[in-house]
Amino acid sequence: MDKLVIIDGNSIASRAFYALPLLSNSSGLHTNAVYGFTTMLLKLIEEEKPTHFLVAFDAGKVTFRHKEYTEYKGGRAKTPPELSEQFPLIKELLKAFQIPQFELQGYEADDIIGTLTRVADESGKQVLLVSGDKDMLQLSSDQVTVAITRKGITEVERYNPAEIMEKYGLEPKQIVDLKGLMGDTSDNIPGIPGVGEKTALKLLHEYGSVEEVLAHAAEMKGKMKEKIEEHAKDAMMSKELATIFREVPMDTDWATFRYEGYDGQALSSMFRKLEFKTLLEKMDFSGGEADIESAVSLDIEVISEAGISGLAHALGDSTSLHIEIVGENPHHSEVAGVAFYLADGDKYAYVPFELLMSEAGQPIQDWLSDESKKKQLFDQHRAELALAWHGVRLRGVDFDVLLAAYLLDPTESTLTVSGLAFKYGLPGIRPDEDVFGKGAKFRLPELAALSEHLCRKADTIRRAVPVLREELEKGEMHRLFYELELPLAGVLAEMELRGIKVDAAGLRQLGDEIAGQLEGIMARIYQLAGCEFNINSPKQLGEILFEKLGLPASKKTKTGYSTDAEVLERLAPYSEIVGQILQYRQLAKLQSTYIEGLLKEVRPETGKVHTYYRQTIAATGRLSSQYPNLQNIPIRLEEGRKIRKVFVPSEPGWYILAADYSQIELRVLAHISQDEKLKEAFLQNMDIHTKTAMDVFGVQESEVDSNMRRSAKAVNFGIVYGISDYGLSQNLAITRKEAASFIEQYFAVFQGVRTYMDDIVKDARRDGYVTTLLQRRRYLPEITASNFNLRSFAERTAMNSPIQGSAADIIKLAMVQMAERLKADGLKSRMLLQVHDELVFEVPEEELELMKRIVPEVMADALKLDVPLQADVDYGLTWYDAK
DNA sequence: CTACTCACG
DNA sequence: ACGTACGTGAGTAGG
Repeated sequence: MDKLVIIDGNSIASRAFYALPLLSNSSGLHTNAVYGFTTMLLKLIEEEKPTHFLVAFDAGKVTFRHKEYTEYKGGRAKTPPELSEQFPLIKELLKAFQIPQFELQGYEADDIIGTLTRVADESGKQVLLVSGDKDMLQLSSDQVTVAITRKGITEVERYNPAEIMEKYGLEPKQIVDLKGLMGDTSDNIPGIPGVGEKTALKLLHEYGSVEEVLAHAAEMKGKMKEKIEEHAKDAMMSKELATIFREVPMDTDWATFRYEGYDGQALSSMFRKLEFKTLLEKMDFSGGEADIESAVSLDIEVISEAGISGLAHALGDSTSLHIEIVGENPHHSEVAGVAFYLADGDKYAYVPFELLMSEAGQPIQDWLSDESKKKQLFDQHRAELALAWHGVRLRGVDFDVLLAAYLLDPTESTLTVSGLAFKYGLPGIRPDEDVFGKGAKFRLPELAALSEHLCRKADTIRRAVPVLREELEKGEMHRLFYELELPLAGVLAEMELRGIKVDAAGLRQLGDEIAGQLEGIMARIYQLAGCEFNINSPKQLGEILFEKLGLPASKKTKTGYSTDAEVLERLAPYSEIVGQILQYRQLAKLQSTYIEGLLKEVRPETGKVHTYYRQTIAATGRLSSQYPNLQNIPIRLEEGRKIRKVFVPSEPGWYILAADYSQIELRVLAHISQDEKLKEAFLQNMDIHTKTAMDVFGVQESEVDSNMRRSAKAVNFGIVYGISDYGLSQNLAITRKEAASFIEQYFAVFQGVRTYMDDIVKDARRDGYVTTLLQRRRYLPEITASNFNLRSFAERTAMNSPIQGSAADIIKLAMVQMAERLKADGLKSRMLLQVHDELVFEVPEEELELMKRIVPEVMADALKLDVPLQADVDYGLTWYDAK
């Protein structure tokens, strides 16, 4: 059975454009609409398997509709340039897909589509029509299914006449009557003012068409009658404008639209140009792959037991290598093998891991552990952890390609060897997913393929080093790399390998108590609801609360009612069940994430958890923590805070010591902005929120009440986040106007902060990026977007990133310095955790006094600012007590 | 695999 | 007018 898929090209392109963030490739070309279009095409090809295909475009600015109504599509914002520049790309893309495209001067895509669907109706052929425009519903028939995009772009809703009847109670041909009555602001079609969808539907259900509605206007009364009589002509014209013309003089021979599949070669080169990396990695361009590695041929030797003795010598004093770690969590990962570059002979040596670990491999193990043998590799941190668990220490890394690439663009989502090869113009290399498969299908290939792939990675790393080193220099991130991030990788590995002791028995006991409380709460919830249901399911919970119990629904999510804490707190006065659910949520979170989740991560042999700090994830330069995440252990509510009691020292008689920066972000802001008032506040070491309240409200310290301080605190948070009146109003539950006036008062006092905020946004617009105190960079391509939301987001990010990122720079500096200090002074104390503005140590009793002194000192002196940095320290038998 | 919710700074 | 506070990770549901 033939099946023709028709795409309304302009409509889908603009849908994609507005649905996706404004992506751009490295040469500044915007690609989001092309990307959305591509995913739509791929989905349709896979799911619909069309035998025929066509994309129709509008052509020219003036169509016959303008002749009838000059205002047609007037008032519509003109297409933003970021979108128009993508149309040629889409057309090129369609060529690579080998999908026929069609446009005709003086006609819109609608008319072309209308004509083709008429032919389909007449000849009984099946058509799927994809558009973002509901007007298309008028073309629906038994032959023609109309798919309208819903939120996002790849999700569509399909309509045949039956669905239209069900949803609107109308025949497809009545869709034009609907629009005739209600109009369409986006096309500047007037309709009848005051008649919206509801009224229009009511009228049509009664009278059937615009003509009949007008004919019966006399029977109506009041305002409605007046409006209809007054705008009868508009309604008729609107209907006419909405009617799709179905007699375009064009070739309607089905054979013209035959679809035979895409040109893999052309498509993969198109994706390369557009930098659609995930698609490149995901798709099978059968035939397109051959060229990827053929460019470079490598001289590879797979080392055997007999050959390994000479290898250590051949490695020399410095070389590139790749250590392949298999698994997400490097604390329990296998190592597949190691590939080395041998400068002498310009060749590669692959050592299987079993051989490396055997007695014969000892010289190579020693080479890896030799600080004086310099190594360039990809992801020192991960390799160091994985090797350490197998008893091999990795030392002497003097360049890490991953870390360098992260600094060069911390928002880069595909930091992989193949991705870097691509990005930096090095010879192509197959993505890991291609070689290994992914998820459940992950398999190490046989030796020949494995050794080749890993040697190619080593080759890419070798070639990348000078390129990235130069880029770092250009960006003035040399010192940031060599003096901060690279040493930090080693410091982190040390902390993570050490791990932190967890009192598993205490955790279980806490779990039992929570389980008991949960049981009681669940019973009460079921009783109040009058039935049992899954409280964890927002869908079921929404049905119970808003349908069964009839509570007033406020917020909506994409898929239904919102039941988040903010909504529930507003509902609390209406029913006891709401409070019970909030209580349930709190305890269930503790139970699943912090009791059960944490217990799963405790090593039974040692009773410790070993988190993995990710150094190349966060766009601002912060660390993140996984397996388990130890950066979000509860503290705000007492029930959760108790979890901290199970984090204990690993040796008897030791203590947990924690030190945290006081207001580091606002101090950083004071320094960067050089705002006199803000600097003064910190130089006088005042409570910053109280001081802010005094200045903003113009009162004495003694007159600042708790409410004023709370507001001032929220404003300070807002300032750090990149303030907006809306955000502040949400946070303080006040009106936007009030929030705006708060902000205005704040800026009137802290004028230097206002200047900073204005300047940083200008700088970002001029340079395309912002930087931290240590020259860490973040690119903000969307700062010039014409879309208000995208641009505003980029502007707030421009304000926030230098602050959050500089604070991250500072604590990282403190960590490196602290690690050096502990070593230099021969202390037994160990650094265990970092939580953004806090460092946690375990300390033997005899070092307590010393550590209480030096930790805050090192933290405060990590970087000299124009305001003092301050760190507060405390200690106790558990993390809970070190508050 | 995505959406929702919620834990932290 | 537009409608979001900045940065993360994890667990559960449900397609």
